[in-house]
Amino acid sequence: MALKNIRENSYPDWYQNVIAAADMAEVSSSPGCMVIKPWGYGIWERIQRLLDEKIKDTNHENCYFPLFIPLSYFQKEAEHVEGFAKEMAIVTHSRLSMEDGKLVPASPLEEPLIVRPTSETIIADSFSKWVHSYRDLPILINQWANVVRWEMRPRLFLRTREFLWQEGHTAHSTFQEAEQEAETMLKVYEDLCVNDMAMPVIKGKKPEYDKFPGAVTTYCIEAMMQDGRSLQAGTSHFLGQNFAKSANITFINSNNEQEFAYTTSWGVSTRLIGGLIMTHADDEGMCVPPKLAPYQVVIIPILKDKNKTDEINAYAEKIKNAIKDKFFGGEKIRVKLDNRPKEAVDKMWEWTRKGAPLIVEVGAKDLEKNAVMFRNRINISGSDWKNFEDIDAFIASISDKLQNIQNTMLERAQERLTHNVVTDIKTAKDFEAYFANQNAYLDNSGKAPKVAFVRGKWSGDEATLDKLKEMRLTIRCIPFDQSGTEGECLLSGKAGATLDVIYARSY
RNA sequence: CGGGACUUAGCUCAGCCUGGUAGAGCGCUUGCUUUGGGAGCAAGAUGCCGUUGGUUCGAAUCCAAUAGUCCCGACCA
Repeated sequence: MALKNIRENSYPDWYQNVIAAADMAEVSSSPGCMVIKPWGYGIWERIQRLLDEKIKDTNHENCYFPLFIPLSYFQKEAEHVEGFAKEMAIVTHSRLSMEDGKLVPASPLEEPLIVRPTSETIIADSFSKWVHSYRDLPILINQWANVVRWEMRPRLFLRTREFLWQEGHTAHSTFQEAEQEAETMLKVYEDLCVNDMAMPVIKGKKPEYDKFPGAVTTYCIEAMMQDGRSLQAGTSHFLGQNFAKSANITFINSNNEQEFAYTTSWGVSTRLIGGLIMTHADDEGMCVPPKLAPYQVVIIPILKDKNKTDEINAYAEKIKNAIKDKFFGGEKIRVKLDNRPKEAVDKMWEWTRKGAPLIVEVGAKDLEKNAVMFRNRINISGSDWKNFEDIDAFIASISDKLQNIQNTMLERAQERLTHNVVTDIKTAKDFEAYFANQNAYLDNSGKAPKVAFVRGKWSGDEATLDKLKEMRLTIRCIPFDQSGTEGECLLSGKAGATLDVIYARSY
């Protein structure tokens, strides 16, 4: 039996259903915010750990800056103010007082404080104090934090008023080095998405009109969701000297000249979990790639025969301990023995909905034969859901099994991406006809009716943006691998367009 | 922030039109029978009917305001 809401009926309902069924998060009573529950937060902790390692491997260090940013800091960078002005939470008072039995804000602040929507301005302020000489550069830092953007249409994980993320901020002595940094971090994100999340992405840069407010170049990775829409999974900005100028980050270069530093910033957020769901989940619930699963193996004792309860529990415990000392991806395998006093079959489906990669059932029969029965989450809908194996062989191969699941999940997602990037649309007319269809969920073969990505020509003329809006489309990115050919602009129909871009509906 | 739908038990919802103090299924608890693909029977517990204010002898029901959720837009690293 599948979830109540399946993909082909209503993709948005299915998405919410997966989150509830997997017990990952829920809408909070605090408007627009979410409560991230243990299974969802566990996945975030895995993302944090794996990404943190990569961030440190590329010589960055973690630190922490204040949640509150003085209003005036935002005013320093004109584009930045404009970009964020409409979605700020502002602290204006410092206490409450009781008036007529009601609590009301009292003691207005001299200067309002912004709850950070992003920290460029306050970090730039610190950088200006830290940097004096070219010998102080580069500064390579990162922080794991929460940020607030006053979103009007929240969706769990994809867009909430408060979300968790990491934001890297760096300052460099040269244009080239900073630009290189922004590109390097985009590759780090790609590595995380592809190798850990099993979520392939398209790398590119945002068109001018869609850059981060205050950036010179915004790089991004875009992932294809199962309904053919695109999700921006991460961004990396080359900020040039814009923030350095507004915050006065200057240094004396090796020629004894004063110069503004070049800065970057880059981030990924809990939105990645939304991407993970829409990449891997199916009509039975969530599927978590082994690298990210809080528990990679869940053992469920089948206590059918009351006389053998102790024996079976001991056997399950033994298996757990044997697995616990095995390694996958350079880490100890995370195994959970689920001995809650519940029906085994209920536990089995609960872990199926949560998407634990391997579910192992051990009962009297297994005890007798010194074997296990295990299920592979991603093959649940097939006929071969039930696998028996000798216990020693199972334990010996468990790391390979997890690796196979990880690989298969990536292959499936990669296949979907490959099948659904349309590259043969050459005219504005065909383009319009293609997107006249509604979005539907894409089955893995790419055979279901769908509207996904079109990779085609764009003139770069911003006059075409009205057309884009009218078609409810977005230009996701200008991919790095440009063909260099010339063709008809798919929006304006005019010849001579040279840019290859990804057109898609987006989240 | 605009348009629409919705808000009643832990969950999904009925009841509202036509006002008379609360219902179902699932879940939960207990017992028995079951148990390796979402169990069966029996008994039981669970409600300020989103909030506030009207109308009324009486409001889940009618009216108004307000808040929240979801969808579609606008906006959105």
